[in-house]
Amino acid sequence: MTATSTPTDPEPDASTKAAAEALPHPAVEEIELASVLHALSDPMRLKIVHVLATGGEHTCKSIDLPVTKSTCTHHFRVLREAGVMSQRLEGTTRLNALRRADLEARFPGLLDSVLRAAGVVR
Amino acid sequence: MTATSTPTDPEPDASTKAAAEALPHPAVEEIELASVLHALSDPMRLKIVHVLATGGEHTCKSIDLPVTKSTCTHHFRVLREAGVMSQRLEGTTRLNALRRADLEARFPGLLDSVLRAAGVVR
DNA sequence: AGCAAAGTTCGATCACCGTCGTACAATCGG
DNA sequence: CCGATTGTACGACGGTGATCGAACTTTGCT
Repeated sequence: MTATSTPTDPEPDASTKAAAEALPHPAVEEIELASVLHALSDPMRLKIVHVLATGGEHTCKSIDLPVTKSTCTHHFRVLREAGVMSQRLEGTTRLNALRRADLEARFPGLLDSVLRAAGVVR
Repeated sequence: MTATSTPTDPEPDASTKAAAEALPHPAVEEIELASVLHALSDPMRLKIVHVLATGGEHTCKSIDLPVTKSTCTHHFRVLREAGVMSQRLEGTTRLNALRRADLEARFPGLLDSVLRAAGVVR
C-alpha cells in the first residue's frame, strides 16, 4: 500500500470520466477462432449478432432480449472480448457495432457463412 | 405393452450386436447452428476436426490427443450429436469421418471457413 | 438540485462442460 | 476358451457460464 497518490490528487481528467477509460477490444491479430466460435454458440448472442448484422449501431435496449440488463451486459462483453463487436461510449448509452471488416480480415468468410446460416443473408 | 416379442425370441440379428444398434446421428435438416458452433468452440474438438478434414476415416487412437479414452469418447459424441461427424462401427473400433457434404448442404461455406481459419486449408 | 434513464458491478445460484479413473462390453486372434 | 484391444458407461470433481436481483455510477433533463 504505497501512498503514490497524495490526498490532494484531483484526478485531472480531460473531459469526462467515461470518455477517459476506453473499453478493452482485442486487436485484429489477437482474435482467436475458438473464442469467436464460443461467442457465437449461444442463441442469445446469435440473435444479438443477427440484429447487429443489419448494420448501424445498436444500444442494449434497441435489441429486444428476454433477459435482464445484467445478462445483457454479460453477453455484450463476451462478444466484445471475443472481437466480434465493438462498443463505443455515447452519453449514458453504449453503441454496439459488428466488427465485420476485422472479422473478415482475420477469418475470411467465417462471419458471412455464420450470418447466412443464421438466416440473415437470404 | 403388447407382447410382440415372445420370451422365446432369440433376437434374430443379422450379424452382430454392435451392427444392430446404430449410433444416433442428426439428420441434415436437424443440424442446429448453435450446436455446431459450440461443438467447434473447443480447442480439442477443433483439433479433431482438423485431423478429420485431411480426409478418410480415423479412429480414436489414430488421433493423438493428450486426454484419456473417456474424454475422447466425450468429444467424439459431442461432435457426432452436433452433426459435425459420423461414426461407423467396424469391429471393436469406430471409424469417424467429417460430414462435409451434409454440413455444406445445411450451412454453405461454414465448415470451409472454419477449417481455413483453423489453418487446414492454406 | 433532484430525479429518471442506461449500464455496470457484485454476489449468488444453478446448470453444464471437460477431465479423469474405474468398471464394463464387444470383437478379434491365438 | 482366453486374453488383448477398443471403446463405452458411470460417477466424481473442479471450472466455467448463463441468469438474476440489488446497489451503484454516469449522464441528461427539468
